[in-house]
Amino acid sequence: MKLSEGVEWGLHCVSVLAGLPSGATLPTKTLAEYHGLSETYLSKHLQALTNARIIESVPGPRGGYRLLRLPEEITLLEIVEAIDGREPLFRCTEIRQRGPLACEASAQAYRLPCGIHVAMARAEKAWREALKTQTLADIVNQYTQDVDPQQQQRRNQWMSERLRSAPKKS
Amino acid sequence: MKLSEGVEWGLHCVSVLAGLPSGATLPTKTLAEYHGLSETYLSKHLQALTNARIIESVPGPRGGYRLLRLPEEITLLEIVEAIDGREPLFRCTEIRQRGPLACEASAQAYRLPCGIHVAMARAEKAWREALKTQTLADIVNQYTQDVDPQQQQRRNQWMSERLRSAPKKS
DNA sequence: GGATGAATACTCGGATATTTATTGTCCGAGTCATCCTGG
DNA sequence: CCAGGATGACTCGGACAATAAATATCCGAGTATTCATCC
Repeated sequence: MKLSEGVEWGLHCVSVLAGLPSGATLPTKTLAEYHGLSETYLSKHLQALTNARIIESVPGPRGGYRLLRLPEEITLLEIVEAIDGREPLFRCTEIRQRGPLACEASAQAYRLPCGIHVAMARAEKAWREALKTQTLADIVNQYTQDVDPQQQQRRNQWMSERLRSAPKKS
Repeated sequence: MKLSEGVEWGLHCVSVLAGLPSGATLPTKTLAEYHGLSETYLSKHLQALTNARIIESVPGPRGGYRLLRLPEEITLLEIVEAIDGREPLFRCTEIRQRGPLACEASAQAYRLPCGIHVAMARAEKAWREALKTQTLADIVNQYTQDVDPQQQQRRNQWMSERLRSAPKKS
């Protein structure tokens, strides 16, 4: 099992968008070029982020994507779920109710949830909580601290040459 | 993304094996029949559990599978990893090093790990830790507490009619 | 010169192929139990 | 009646297809810009 690669793409893209001036947008083409990704496939994931109301799209020439909320208000869990889906990792199919003995069992024998299901859900909750407590702002701050300042400046320069200022708020 | 269904199958099967008398075995056929599963496909997963040294196989007639260790010494993480693989959920492909700016960047610009990779790994560790702190014995105990005693007895009866006593320890 | 209108280029959005991973199946190798034969 | 050996049936083990999901791509809908034309 593995997470979709789109999750990685999405996380990097929203991190870039978080670093832009307020209201500014970047088109798919620029985001794809910067990361060396397929433009058309990245578009699919940016759509998913748009549907999840994490980013918003500005159509037409000079259009693009920008964050819909502040980085502090966007958790990593939201981004992961937007791209990879909201369904649980472990899906209990109730195989305890499928054997030959299950047919004879009283109805109330299965009123309590499956213990295995509970145990797996517990671990999954820990994962989601860990993702929920980390926001996009944390990622950006870490980037600012860790990455070579010269490299940061190069990125800002490159981005500023390609970003589009927003005409107005939606 | 979803975990393999085989994880659910494996968890239920080892739970059943944990309830057997010491040394007794059950063949794939019985385990599959009890849960209403495909015998051949379940066999594949039991193989994986064998390779992970969680259960062991006894070949030949009157053969089958049995736990290789005590339930207290088998964590859920081991079972999950045995079937679903030990690779991480999130795989950082270092796309930060793939853009046009990355080529010009100094080598030491990427000495520190990718912040997104770190954040995702943190969540994943929480998931693994939660699985690691729960053992097979916990599952069995919960089952003993929750499930209708009459149903438990029916299961024990059904199993005792099909289990094979172990000739000797390996 | 300014305003209006149509044409245009660029953007996102969803529907459509291709590749990979998961799911499911089959047949062969090995082993213990059973049965038959001989002492 | 007991021991030995060959036979046979049952088990696991890994190699081989079918299905589902993820990956990658293409073309159409919509919009702000731009340019030409008219007033």
